[in-house]
Amino acid sequence: MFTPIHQARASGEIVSQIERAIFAEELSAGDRLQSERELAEQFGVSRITVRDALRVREARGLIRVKVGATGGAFVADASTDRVAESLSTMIRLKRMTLSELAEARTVVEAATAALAAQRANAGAVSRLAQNAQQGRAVIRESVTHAEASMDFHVELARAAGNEVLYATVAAYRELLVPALRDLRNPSTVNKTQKIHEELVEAARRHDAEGARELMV
Amino acid sequence: MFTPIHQARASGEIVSQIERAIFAEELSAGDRLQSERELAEQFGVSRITVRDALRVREARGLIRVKVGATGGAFVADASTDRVAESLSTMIRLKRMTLSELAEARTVVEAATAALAAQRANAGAVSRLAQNAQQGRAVIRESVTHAEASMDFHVELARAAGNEVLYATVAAYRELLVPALRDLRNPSTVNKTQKIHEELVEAARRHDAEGARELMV
DNA sequence: CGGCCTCAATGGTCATACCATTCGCAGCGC
DNA sequence: GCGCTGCGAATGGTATGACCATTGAGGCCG
Repeated sequence: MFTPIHQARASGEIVSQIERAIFAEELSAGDRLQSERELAEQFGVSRITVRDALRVREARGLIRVKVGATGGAFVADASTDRVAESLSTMIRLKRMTLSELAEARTVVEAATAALAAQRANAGAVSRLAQNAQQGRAVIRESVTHAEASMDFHVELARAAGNEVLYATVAAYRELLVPALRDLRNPSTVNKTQKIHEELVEAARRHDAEGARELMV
Repeated sequence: MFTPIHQARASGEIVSQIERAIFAEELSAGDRLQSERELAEQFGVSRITVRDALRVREARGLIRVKVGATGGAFVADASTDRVAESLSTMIRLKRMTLSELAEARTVVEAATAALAAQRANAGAVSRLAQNAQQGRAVIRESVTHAEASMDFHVELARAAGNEVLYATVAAYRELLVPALRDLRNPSTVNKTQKIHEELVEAARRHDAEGARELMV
């Protein structure tokens, strides 16, 4: 009839409390939590229980743990890595195909490119141009060029000025990088490079529709 | 010069081995791993170490743990929940705004709707229609309707036949649900409902462009 | 002044024990 | 025969205490 009062696991309660503290900005990136032994005393539980909770947070990417005299649990800065890992795990479990991933990338990035073209300011355009330039420099090494190409796309997402889209594109990028080795196709490198340079031009002109079509 | 032979943590090695077994399909969803005590003996480590590894896998959503006589660690079926949690954590840490999230949703779902319209078969269309019907039933309760609306969009992503896009939309959905309470605006409910019903029609006609424009 | 060394703090692991939960199964009562 | 009850075993959750490996700070010595 009523909800049970106690958590099934004491460690779960600790997980919640730590999360709350981090999100409530009582703790910010880089801060160090107390040592495991101190936390155990504060919560009135054993070190094992505290360690369980810290492990969960660590797996989520909220904290990172360092050993040694000045070690301990530190609040991590936000990173897309863990999101990409989670997405990656799910995609592998669900046997999603690379073609699906590529398709998703296309639709998301087409829209992102259009936004970027609308909003890119001078600084963003110059960063994009510089990135495209780097791509031209390594155009002979297909694998390296493919990675530079990915960086270009992530930069494009940044130029769109939307963190959510940026994170999504970055997560897709993480998933595609391991597959790059199977996709080295020198004949397309030049075309890709050309499109990148045209995208820079579209951003300079704020040509949203042109950018979208270039991405597809 | 060479990579170190031993993992920093023994539990990390265990994590890798379990992950490999799952991805190699030696273990599939629903299978039960050995008990912690048996695993500890097999790996030649203590139960603590095994538990550390299991906690990490659990946090990643790869397994779920049940207590009791027939309990243990079971391989979980793939779920988008963990991905959504990861994305949610990152977005909160990075202080992304709701408007950014809404914008990202718009661009991704516009593309998704277009795909869905191209590919929806009879079954998908009927599921969509049923979903829209449910929305109509609860049209007076704005909060409930908003949630039903979200379900409609997730279903639309399923109809697009792309698991990656589906996961992305589901992740966005998880993030928006908590904010729904602040967005109850009865005047838009009717409009939303109408659009949903038109989207069903667009899917039936395989009208990709129409679906895209409806979403924006 | 600079390099080396000791040492204390901290996380990582281990062994053992006990508790709470859960399910199977035998025994009992109807 | 049927079903309920209660006991017991298996399992994860937690506690305690200990020891090891790592690491950085601070002091010592050349």
